[in-house]
Amino acid sequence: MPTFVLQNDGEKPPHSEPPFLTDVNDAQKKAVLHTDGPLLIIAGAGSGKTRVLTYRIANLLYQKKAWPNQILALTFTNKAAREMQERIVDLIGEKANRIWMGTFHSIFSRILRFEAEHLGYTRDFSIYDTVDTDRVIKSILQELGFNTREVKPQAVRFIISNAKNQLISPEAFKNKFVQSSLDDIAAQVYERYIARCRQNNAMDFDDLLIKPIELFEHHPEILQKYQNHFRYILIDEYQDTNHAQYRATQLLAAGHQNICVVGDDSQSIYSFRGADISNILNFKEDYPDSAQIPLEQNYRSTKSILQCADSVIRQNTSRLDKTLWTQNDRGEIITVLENYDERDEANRIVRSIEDLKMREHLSFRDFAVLYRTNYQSRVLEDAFRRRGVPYQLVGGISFYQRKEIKDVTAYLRLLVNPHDDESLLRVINEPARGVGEKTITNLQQIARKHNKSLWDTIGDVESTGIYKPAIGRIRDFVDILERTGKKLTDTGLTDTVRFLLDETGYVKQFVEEHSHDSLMRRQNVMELLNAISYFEKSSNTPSLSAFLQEISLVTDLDAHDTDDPAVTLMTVHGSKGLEFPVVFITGLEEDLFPIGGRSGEDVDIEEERRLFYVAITRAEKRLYFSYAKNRFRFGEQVDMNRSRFLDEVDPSVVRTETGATIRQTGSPGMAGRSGKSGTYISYDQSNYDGNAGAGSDFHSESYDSAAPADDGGGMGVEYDQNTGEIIWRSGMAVIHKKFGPGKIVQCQGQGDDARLTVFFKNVGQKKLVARLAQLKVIG
DNA sequence: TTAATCGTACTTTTT
DNA sequence: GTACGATTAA
Repeated sequence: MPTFVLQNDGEKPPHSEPPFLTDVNDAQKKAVLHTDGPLLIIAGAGSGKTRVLTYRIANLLYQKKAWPNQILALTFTNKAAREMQERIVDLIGEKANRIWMGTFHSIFSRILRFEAEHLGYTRDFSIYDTVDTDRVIKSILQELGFNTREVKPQAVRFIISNAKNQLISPEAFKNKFVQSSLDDIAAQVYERYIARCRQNNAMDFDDLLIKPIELFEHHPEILQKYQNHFRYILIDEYQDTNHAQYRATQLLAAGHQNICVVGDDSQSIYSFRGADISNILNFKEDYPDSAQIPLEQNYRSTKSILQCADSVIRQNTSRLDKTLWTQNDRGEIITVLENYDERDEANRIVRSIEDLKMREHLSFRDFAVLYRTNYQSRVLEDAFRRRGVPYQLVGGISFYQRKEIKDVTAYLRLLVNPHDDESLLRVINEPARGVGEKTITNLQQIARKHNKSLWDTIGDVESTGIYKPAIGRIRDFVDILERTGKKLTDTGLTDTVRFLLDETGYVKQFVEEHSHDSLMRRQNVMELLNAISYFEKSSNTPSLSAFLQEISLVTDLDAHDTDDPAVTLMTVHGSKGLEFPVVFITGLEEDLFPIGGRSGEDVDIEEERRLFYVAITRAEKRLYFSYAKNRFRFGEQVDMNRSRFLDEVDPSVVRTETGATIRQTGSPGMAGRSGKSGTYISYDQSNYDGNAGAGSDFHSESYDSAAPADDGGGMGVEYDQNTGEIIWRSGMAVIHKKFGPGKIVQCQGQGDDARLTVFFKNVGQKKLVARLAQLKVIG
């Protein structure tokens, strides 16, 4: 049970400001010192969000508003949680380790362990990742007689996962949400899938978010316990919360109402996982008494980089109003690298890095190469290896998703949770011991008939009447596990696992086979053994079940080592929250970034644009865009068109390597056609001289004055040469008599007849006809 | 009934 | 490149 400590009501909180509050600006300070009541912090990229969050928690403790373990801080990655925790420890000492700080999944699974019995689970439940889930779904599909080549388990998983995150039950889904034949199939699978998980005493990633809601709604007394306990709740990256996360935290916060959420709608990049932007957009409605503090000063990037980022993101229509600015230098111009193909691209990048490192006395750790899809990493790795430049690949196929690791952990899961049929199926013939497909289906049928788990069924294989030669082999399997289980109670964790590996001959199969592949696999298993050994020594609860829980929720992203003097290679998604002096964004091609929709599915171009925005804003000093004209895809060379995003970028801050500007022929707001036709590179060799406002603080409102066709001096308003009508542009700052200052988000037509969508600081977004609105252009 | 070999379709992002 | 499935040999 968690320790529930009463608040220290008697003690008087200190009235002075905390001593650590020296290096913050006014907005940050306001956010830190705000303690009670709901608070929304809109934190633009690089605006010192983590600092505010850590100071805010430290202040709550300093002001004696709560004990450390009465604070709940939720993040999306373990790494973010760990970093924040470390920083708070630096501020207020070791007691910060008692804060409930972690990812939604890890914190909720912790609560679920405590309360498992209330949900009909035991505290040793297994956690299924997507690989496990796909296997379960596949087997259900096969049972239902579907061809799993035509009906892809992943597609079904996707539909089910969406339904779960929307808190739609199988019954409700069947009645209301079936719109296609695939939906119909998913509806059939959904119910069985839930039943199967329950029988296996297993929860998938979605369950970790949903089950707490079920728990709270069915057991008000338990909800109340947690409501009372968590006096302050903080949520990072609120724009990425899905409906389930929203609902769960809403329930928890309902008591004290001390909920502080931090987010940036411009960085919402997880809608494919059910993230719902409206959670952050509607925070004000959910909590009418909430305060709202925007953090708009950027401390990370140069003016050029920020200008570039803003020129991209303002092409999106739906966003909260905010204006990022910085006092940093204008910095270097952004460089576009055009390449023949992906190998050319990779080599060019590696050479640029070596070059820049020498010239600017940088370390390899100052560089990051970002890409849209994981498979792009392969060519890059090749190039880095060939030139001997150290690199660190982050993400990709997670260590814990590798086949050999999943096999070993399936054995371990089975020890802790014998009713986990999925894990049993995974290893009953691994390594091959003569228990094949036929035997397994027979066993499953028998188990179903007696309504028993597979483990219970094979406990008495002799009486099952299955294929005779298999009986002895299964007996061996059961024996090994039973002896391993005994070993676990007698000796330590590491020894037990070593014993298991010996008995099963799992490692031996790799030793005997002398391929490169098997060597790698063996090394990976040894790596796992190391991890177990380390866990056993360092954890204060060194149980097998604790270890399994921990590894099921870590990702390779968490392994990113910022001290390692190596270039970081990762996806744009993985880079969120990080910063690097030099960033390369690669593969800027149509159908890659922005990604192309697969078979009929349409892509959310605004989300892709936000993704591009996230990538740009990772850069501190220098930024490179690169694309290839040809790329090897699906086993063949394909002609690629450069990304439309390159056409949307403010041309005044970007140059090709030769110093040419990149320009677009269409109007800036009209992106959408594929790249090549609408663009050209003009080879004017004029040096980059910044724009008219260079030297003054950079504001996004001044962007359009830097547009190529402009004189650069005046108000930046353009008029049609024939009619003399004003040409409206998105991004223009205007003033309305009634609504006050605002910014044009979208425009259609010119002159008085134009229809404009304007975002006003005070009243929000409005649609106007120019003639009636009487807008005054201010920049 | 099981194991090994060969051929084929597919690559978005992650807790 | 690779991870499945189908096909074949034992």
